[in-house]
Amino acid sequence: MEDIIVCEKNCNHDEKAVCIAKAAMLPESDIQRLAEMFKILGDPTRIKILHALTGRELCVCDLAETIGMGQSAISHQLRMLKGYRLVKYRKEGKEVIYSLDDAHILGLLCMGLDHINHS
Amino acid sequence: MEDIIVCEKNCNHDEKAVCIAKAAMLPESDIQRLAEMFKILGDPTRIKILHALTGRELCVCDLAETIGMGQSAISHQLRMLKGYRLVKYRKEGKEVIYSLDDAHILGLLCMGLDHINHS
DNA sequence: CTAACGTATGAATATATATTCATTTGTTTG
DNA sequence: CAAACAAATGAATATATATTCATACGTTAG
Repeated sequence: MEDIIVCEKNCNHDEKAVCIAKAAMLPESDIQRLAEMFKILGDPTRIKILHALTGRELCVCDLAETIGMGQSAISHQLRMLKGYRLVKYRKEGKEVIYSLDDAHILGLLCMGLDHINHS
Repeated sequence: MEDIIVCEKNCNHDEKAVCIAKAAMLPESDIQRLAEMFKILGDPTRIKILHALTGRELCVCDLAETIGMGQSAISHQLRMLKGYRLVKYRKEGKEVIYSLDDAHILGLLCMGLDHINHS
């Protein structure tokens, strides 16, 4: 149940529209987290990484080779993906082998694919 | 059916891993469009706009008032959302009234909300 | 122990992005 | 027609972002 926020300032047009819209607003924290999450998916390199890791695990250098980018760039992005718990890793000798941590996010990726293919 | 791409350069480790991963790669154009789409959702202001427009239509200045930002900022973002066919508009006198164009994208928004709430 | 390898990281750079400000356009009203 | 209002726009600014380069760290092999 949300609190009803009342307009402090009257708008020129339909006051109610703004009041209702304001009352329906999501909490700022939700907005921020939502945007943050989509922003992570909003980068080609990160999508490539996540997609490359679906159904298989890969070390950093194989990821770089697969995607066709420098090791450093991949490593930087993995750091970010790790921070958001989208990938996890295990060490094996010198290698660090990454895999998906959050399978849930794949649902979003697939839905996104559906979307771009149906329009 | 996708063509199988064969590694030109042998990697030091498991050659097959890279070959398979490469073969499974999405086309670059799909990647770009996916990232583009998520990037649009990856901004708090745009999420606020899209959310404010769910179930109601609003003119630019009411949107600005609702969201608590300048008219110009909102207008710039609407331009972008319009470009990606996420919002549409109709003119009524001096006002330009925006509404959602692509209901499909709301599914993504909701899924995103689910995601941040279940983790 | 030293060299080689895989990875991580910080700094630097280039680029993209969002917002503000000032101004313009278009419409309505007095 | 002039004034008022809503919206759009371009330029400027501030900020965020991705990538590269150089280097450091940790592990393994010789």
